[in-house]
Amino acid sequence: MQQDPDLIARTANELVGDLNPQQAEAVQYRGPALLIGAGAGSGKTRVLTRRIAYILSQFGAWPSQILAITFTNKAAAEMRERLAALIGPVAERMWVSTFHSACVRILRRDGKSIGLDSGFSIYDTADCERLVKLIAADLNIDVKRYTPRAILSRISDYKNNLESWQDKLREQAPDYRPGQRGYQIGNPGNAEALYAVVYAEYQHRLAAANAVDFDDLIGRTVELLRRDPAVADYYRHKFRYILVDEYQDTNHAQYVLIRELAGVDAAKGMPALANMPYAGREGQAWITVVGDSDQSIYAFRGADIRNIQDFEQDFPNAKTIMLEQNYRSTQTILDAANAVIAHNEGRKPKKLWTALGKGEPIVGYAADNAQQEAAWIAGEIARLHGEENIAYSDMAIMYRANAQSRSLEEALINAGLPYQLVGGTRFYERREIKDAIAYLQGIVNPADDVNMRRILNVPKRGLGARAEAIVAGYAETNTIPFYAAIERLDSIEGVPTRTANQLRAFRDLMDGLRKFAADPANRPSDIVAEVLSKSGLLDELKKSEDPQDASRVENLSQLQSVAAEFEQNTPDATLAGFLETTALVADSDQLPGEGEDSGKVTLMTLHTAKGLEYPVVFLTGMEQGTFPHSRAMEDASELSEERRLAYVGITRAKRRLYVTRAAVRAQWGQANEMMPSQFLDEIPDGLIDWKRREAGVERMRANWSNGGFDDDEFGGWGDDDFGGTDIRRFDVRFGVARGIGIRFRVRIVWFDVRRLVIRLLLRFVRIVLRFVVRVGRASVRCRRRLALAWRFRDRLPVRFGRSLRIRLVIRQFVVRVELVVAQRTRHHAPCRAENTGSSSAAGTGAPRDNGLNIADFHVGDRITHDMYGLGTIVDTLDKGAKSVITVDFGSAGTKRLMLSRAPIEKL
DNA sequence: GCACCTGAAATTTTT
DNA sequence: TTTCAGGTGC
Repeated sequence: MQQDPDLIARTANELVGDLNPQQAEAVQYRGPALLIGAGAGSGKTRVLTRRIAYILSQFGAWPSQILAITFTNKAAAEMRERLAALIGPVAERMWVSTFHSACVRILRRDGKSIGLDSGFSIYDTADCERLVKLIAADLNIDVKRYTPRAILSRISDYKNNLESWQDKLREQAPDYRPGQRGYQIGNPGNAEALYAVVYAEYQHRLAAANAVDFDDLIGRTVELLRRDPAVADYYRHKFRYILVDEYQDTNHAQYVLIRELAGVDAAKGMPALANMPYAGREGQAWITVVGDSDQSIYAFRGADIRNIQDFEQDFPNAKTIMLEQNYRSTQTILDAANAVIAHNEGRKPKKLWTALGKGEPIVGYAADNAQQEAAWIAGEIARLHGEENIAYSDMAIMYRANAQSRSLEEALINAGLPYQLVGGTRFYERREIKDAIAYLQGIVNPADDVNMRRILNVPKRGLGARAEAIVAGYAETNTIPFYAAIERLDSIEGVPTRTANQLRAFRDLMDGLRKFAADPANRPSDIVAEVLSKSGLLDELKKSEDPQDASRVENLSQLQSVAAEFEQNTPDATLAGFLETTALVADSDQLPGEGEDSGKVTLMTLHTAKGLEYPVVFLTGMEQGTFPHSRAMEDASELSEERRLAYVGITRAKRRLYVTRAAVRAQWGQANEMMPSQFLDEIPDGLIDWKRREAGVERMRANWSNGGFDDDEFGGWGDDDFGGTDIRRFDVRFGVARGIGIRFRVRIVWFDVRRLVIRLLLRFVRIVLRFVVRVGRASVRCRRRLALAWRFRDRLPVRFGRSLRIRLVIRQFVVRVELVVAQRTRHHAPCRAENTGSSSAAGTGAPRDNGLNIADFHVGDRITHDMYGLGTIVDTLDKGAKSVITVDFGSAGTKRLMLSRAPIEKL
């Protein structure tokens, strides 16, 4: 046994005593290759951590001999945490990480032998797209026909399958030399050749910039292991036990990586390994993979389900253990999941079971539209919280695509429920953050052309496309990096004086920053602060009048906090290390860890939800075209993947599952009728308790059909449709007017009208325009006009969010006016007084308590009032439900308002 | 070089 | 409905 003070040795009984027979067998199994087929909720993380502990304390392995791989940082962190609880602080010294960060670590250490300097940059999707665009421009590629995205996805496919650019070039375009200038693609119709050329050029430029993309992290590590026997030996010697979580989501490159690391093929000639009590120090490392082929939902990203299906053939002497007892959900939920997944063909039959009993039925709800669906869910959440005392953090709302989150968010805000949205636009993808990071990358890696070119004119310093082209041309002629060309500015000919001065200033700026960063006394957060102030990024945003920029400033300061936090958690924090963590974050990493109670309802996509569980789960948007997604409905294999996604979604629920759908869903402004999802039909009818089986529209439709009417006679269901009339479409736009703090952009999007009165309406439009534009200027008189406009809210479909829509109905004509209001920071779910649960009812006329809380209002706050417009609070009076605020509305006078009744909105 | 205007495209899912 | 990229005029 090892004598490691940081390791708590566990007895076999401690590790398997409380497990079921299959779990115990999996933990204790001795052999070179083990596949644990772990159904949803079967305790797989538990088995994995126990097995690691078992390997350490019973096989006598060193912690450093273990490599445990997961897909997300969060999963890795959680495993490390659980391990620490089980075996002590030694867990911190083990390699428990994602594929990507493990590879970064290997490449940083040993990448030199394949030409990667250890300070390499990691390009995210946006960076890669920029690079492809640059290449496309140089090669005269028609980006309408070949979008950078499509090219990138092809390149990604090549990489996931470990097809090298050299091979592709040899096959498709043997006359091309990467880096060659003035090359014209012979036949632009030859897509394969084009992809090959761009792929080669892309890799060439990545190499020149000392950069890699996400796929390269895996692919180049494989390359390293194959090309450098010394390196391969080192890692094969080091890692004697390799464990991989979510194995069904591995792609070919990851599969090969595991094989190479374990030395499976290198060990083939060696003496037989079977019946060894532990992995030993030579030969193939022992591999444990855990996965569930029914939860494979990343095929679109190259994951190859065959990796798990063929495991037994791929690895000699492989053993499979299936875990089918579920500890998470009720039998009803499992029955639904089993029934749905059974519709997939060609899978190994598997039936999850539980000892937890039948539980509550699944609840179904068919809404008229997305807003109503969301409102009903919000009402239900309020009810569950109020009546059944279920914590908000125990409830999650899931959907197929991020775009669906908006209506749900709005409903939760309206109902005053706290929520947290996971995913969507990520922090590190925000423009201002990317700009700041680009500076940091430029400091660490001056050869990084993509990031250098990004910041050349950010913030604006008079270095436009022209200047960039001059520098880029010089760099290309001399085959030096972009920034190196700037450093040699004086030898570039034909640079206008002004441009030269600006370039010099930029060079001095970057040099200064690099010197600052090089000083060991300056920590990453100091460097971030220095970059933000010296570059002018912060100043530009602070000066800006655009209210969105205010939140950008906040984001930048948050970046600094993140850096500071990084320093706290990392012993030798370097700037490069910080950049690495920012490059490899995932959506799910924002989720609170185990045991932390956020106190909020969680909203996320089904993909993000994988691996999580909640007592109450709402599966929303159960419609054909939404889920399964329209792009996946035709192809049988893609439909199977959608079904697996449904399986994942259903099995997230522990106690209660809700399935909801909307009969009409608007996608980019167009309302569409949606059929119920086929997955709903695949759930046995008896399991679902429908609170509302048919949407209102559908019921009406059914009635009319029964009465012998044809649907068409009633025209469409769009609310702006004048069935049968001659409809003309106009698009009148008006420019931007800057108000005080708020920017209005006004445009008449379209209006429908009978041909005869077009001219009349055009005149009307002009009036409307004048009216609204004045509002934009926010002169005193116009505040009242704005107030007038706001009064339409009650009668008309108006929505709050980034934009405010107002529809004016004048006699039988419809004119839609759109006011785009750039808001200040968006407040998520303000804390309001306790919710009665009645807020789900759709707008009924009677005035009722608006749920505003006096605690949220302070003297000096800005509000808007439906009647009086914008105003400033001059006094507040706390009298509980009868609180009164006094507001100065400028020329409209100063008013005292009953808070609970006033039609006001805080800004 | 920049600000503004206009048409067109976008929504699957992500390390 | 929103965002983006390319074109145009100052």
